[in-house]
Amino acid sequence: MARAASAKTQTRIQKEKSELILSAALEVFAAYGFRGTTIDQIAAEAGLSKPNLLYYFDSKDAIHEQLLEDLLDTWLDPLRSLDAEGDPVDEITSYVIRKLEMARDFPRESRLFANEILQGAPRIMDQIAGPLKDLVDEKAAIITGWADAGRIAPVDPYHLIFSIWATTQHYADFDIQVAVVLGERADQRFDDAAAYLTNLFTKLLRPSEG
Amino acid sequence: MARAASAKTQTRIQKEKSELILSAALEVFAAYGFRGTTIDQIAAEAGLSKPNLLYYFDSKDAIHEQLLEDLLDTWLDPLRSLDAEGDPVDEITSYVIRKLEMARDFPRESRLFANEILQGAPRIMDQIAGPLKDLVDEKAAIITGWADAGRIAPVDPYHLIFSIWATTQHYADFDIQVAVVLGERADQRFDDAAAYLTNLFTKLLRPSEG
Amino acid sequence: MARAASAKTQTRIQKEKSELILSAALEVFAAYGFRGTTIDQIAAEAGLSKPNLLYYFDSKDAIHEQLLEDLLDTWLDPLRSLDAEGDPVDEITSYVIRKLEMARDFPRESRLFANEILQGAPRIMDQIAGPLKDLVDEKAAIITGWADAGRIAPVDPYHLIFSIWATTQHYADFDIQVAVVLGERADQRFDDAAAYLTNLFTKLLRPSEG
Amino acid sequence: MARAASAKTQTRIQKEKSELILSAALEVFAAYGFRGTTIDQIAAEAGLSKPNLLYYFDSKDAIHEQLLEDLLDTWLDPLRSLDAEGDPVDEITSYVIRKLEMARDFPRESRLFANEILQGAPRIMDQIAGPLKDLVDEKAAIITGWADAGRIAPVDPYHLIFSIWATTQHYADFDIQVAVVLGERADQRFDDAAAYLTNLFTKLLRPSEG
DNA sequence: AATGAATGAGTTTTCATTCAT
DNA sequence: AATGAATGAAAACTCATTCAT
Repeated sequence: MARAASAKTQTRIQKEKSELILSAALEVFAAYGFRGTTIDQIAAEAGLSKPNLLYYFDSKDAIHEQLLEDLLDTWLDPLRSLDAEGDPVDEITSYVIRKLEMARDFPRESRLFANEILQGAPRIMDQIAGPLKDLVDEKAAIITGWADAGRIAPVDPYHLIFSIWATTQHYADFDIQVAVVLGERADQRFDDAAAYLTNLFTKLLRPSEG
Repeated sequence: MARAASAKTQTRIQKEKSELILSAALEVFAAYGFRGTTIDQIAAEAGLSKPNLLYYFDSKDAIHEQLLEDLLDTWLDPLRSLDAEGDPVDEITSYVIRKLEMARDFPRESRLFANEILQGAPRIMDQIAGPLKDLVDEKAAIITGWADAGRIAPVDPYHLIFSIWATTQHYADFDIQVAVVLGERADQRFDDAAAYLTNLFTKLLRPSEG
Repeated sequence: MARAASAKTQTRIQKEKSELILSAALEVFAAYGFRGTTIDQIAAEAGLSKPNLLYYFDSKDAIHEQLLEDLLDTWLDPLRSLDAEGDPVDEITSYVIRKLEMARDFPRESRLFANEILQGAPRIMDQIAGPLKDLVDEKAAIITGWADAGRIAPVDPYHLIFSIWATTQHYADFDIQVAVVLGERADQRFDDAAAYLTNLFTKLLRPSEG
Repeated sequence: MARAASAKTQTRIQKEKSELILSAALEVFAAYGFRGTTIDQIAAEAGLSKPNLLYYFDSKDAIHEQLLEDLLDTWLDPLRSLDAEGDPVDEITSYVIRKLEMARDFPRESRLFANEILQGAPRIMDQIAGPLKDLVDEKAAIITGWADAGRIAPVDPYHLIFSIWATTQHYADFDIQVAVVLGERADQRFDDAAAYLTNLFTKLLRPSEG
C-alpha cells in the first residue's frame, strides 16, 4: 500500500506529477481555503483524474499538509538573512525588497499563508508559536540592539516587522484590488511599491541627526 | 414566498434573529470563506436549528450577499472622512487611527473582506471597480494636491493608501499571528500599533525642512 | 382538538373556507398529483396561510381524501342516468354529451381522476373495483340487451363505454394540447367535439337496415 | 466535469446503466410526475445507489429531460406513416392499430406524456406547438382532401385525430381501470379493443353509398 | 381564526475516498 | 499508473406539521 508520495525512492515521473499536483493545489487552496477547495478543482487544474491524483497523495489533507510544511521554510527565508553585522537601514530595506519580491514571485504561497491565518492558523499554530516566533524574537533583538546603539531611530521591532509583512504581502494577497485600483499603472506596481516602501522605511529608521 | 428577512415590516423577533444570524455568519464566513462555510456552522454559532435559520434567509448565498452588501459601506467610511481642508499630516494619521480602530472593533468584517479578495473578489468586483476605486482616486488627488503644495513630502498616494490599509488591517486579519508573536505584550498591541504607525506615517509625510 | 372540518356543526365561514381550500387543492392536485403538490401551493392558490389552511383540514392527506371521496359520486352521475327504457342511440349520445359537458365544466375533477389512475389508483381502487365496476356491469348489460334486441348494432359494451370515457375526458385531460393544436378554432372545441362525437357514436350504433 | 451520459463515446457499461436508469425513471415519472418522483425511487427501481445513479446523470432534471427528448419522436411515428397515397379507410384504421400497439407495448411512455400534458405541458410545450402541431396540420389536410374527394365521409380531421389518440392511449393511461372493469376478459383487452376501434372508425369513415 | 416561528424528516445533490481493472 | 465505477457521509435545501400567541 506504499503510496508514491511517501516512498523514499521516487521515479522522475512521480516527482514531476507530485509537483504538478502541489502546484495545482496551491493555486486552489490559496484562493478557497482548505474546506472551500475540492479535489475535483485540484485535479482539473492539474489535468489529472481524481483517482489518479489520489494515487500520488493519500488524501486532500495530505496535499494540504505537504504544502504547509514546505511553506514556512521558504516563507521565513528573507528574514533569516537579516544580518546583525550589516548596515542597519540597508539590512531592513533589503529585507523589505526581498519580501516584496516574494509577494511578486510567489503570490500563491502568500495567499495560502493568509488563508491559514484568517482561519485561526489551526494547522500551523505550532510553527507560528515555535520557529516563527523564535526567529522574530531573535531578529527583534538585533533591531533593538541597533536602536540602542543609535544606529537607527528608536522603533518597536515587532510592529516594524509586522508592518513590513503587511505592506509587502499586501501586493500578493490583495493583488486583485491593487490592480483594479491602479488601473493602467498596475504593471509597474511592484517597482512603484519598492520605491515607496524603501522610502517609507528609510525615513522611519534613519537616525535623527544631531 | 416572502421571507421574513426581505419583508418591509419586520417584527422585533425577525429583526433580532436576522441580526443574530448575520453576526454568526460573519464570524464563520470571515474564517472559512463562502464555500468553506456550512449552514450548520452558522446555525450552531447562532444557536438556531438549520431550518429555522433558513426561515429567515432564503439560502446560504442570501446571507453572504447581505453581509457583503453591508460591508463596503462601513468599510470605506474612514477614508470618506479624509478632509482636503484639514491639516494634511493630521488628516492622514487620523485616518490611520480610525482604520486601526476598525481593525480592532470589527475584525470579522476585515477578515470577510480579505477572504473575498483572496478569492479574486468574485462577488464584490463591481464595488471594488466602482465606488471603491472612485473614492480612492478622489482622495489620491487630494493627497497629490497636498504634496504639490509642499504641505507633505512627495509621495505616491496610491501606495500610501495601500500601505495604510495593509498595516492596519493586518491587526485584524493576522491577529492570531500578531498575538502569538507578541506573547505577553499582546494586550497592548493596538495601542503600540497606534504609536508605531503614527510615527511611521508622520515621518514619511512630514515635509522636509528648508 | 375538534377540527372545523370534522365538526358536525360548521359555521358559514367554516364551510366557505373549506370549500375555498378544496377548490384550490383540486386545482393543484389535478395538475401535480398528490406527491407533486405542496401545501404551500394550495395555500397560495387559496390565499391562506399554511397554518390557517391546516386549521381547517388535519393534513394534506385529509384534503386529498376529501376530494377523492366527493369525486367518484359526481363522476359517475352521467352514466347512472343511462336509461334502459329510453331510445338506445339517444340514450348513448346523450350520455356522451353529458360527459363532454362535464369535461368542459369540471376539467379539474377529470384531471384529478386521471392523475389517480395514472398512479395505479392507490387510493380509489376500492371504488373502481366496487361501485364503478358494478355500475359499468349494469349498464353494459343494458347495452347488450339493446344489441340483442336489434335496437343497436352489435357492439362490445365495455369498450364502447371506454371509448366514450376516453373521447370525452380527453377534452379535459389533454385540454392544453387540444387548444394548441386547434389554434384559432379552439374556442369552438366543445361544440365541434359534440358534433363529431355524436356522429361517431351514432354511426357506430345505428342498426344496419334491412 | 463531463458526465458519462453526455460523453460522445460511451463505454458498454455506461450505455447499459444509462438505459437501465432511463427505464427505471420512465416507470416512476410516468406514475408520479416529475415532482412526485424521488431519485430514491428511481435508484431503487434501477437497483443502484443514489450517488451511483447521479454518476450517470447530472440531476433528476437531466433524466427527465432525456426521457422527454426521446419521447415525442417515437410518439409521433405512427402518425407520420399515414400515407396520402394509400386507401383512406385502411390508412386510418392502420394508424389506429399502430397507436393501439404502442399503448400496449409502451404504456409508460404514454403515461409520461399524459402526465406532462396534465401539468400543462411546461416542458414540452415547444414540441407540442411546433413539430406536433405541424404534423397534425399536415395529416389533417390529407384527411380533408380525402373527404373532399368523397373517398371518406365528411369528418372534422382534428377531432378525428383527437378521438384516435384518446381511445388508443386510454388503454395505456387508464390501464388499471380497464383491467379491473373487464375482470376476466382483461387478457384480451387489446384484441377486443382492436376489433372495436376498427369497427368504430370504419363505420365513421365509410363513404355513404349512393 | 389566524399567523409568525420552529422543527424533524426528508430530498437533491456534492464530495472525499475506495474499488476493480 | 491510470481510470471508470461506486459509495457513505455530508451539505443545502424543502416540506408537512406543530406550537405559541
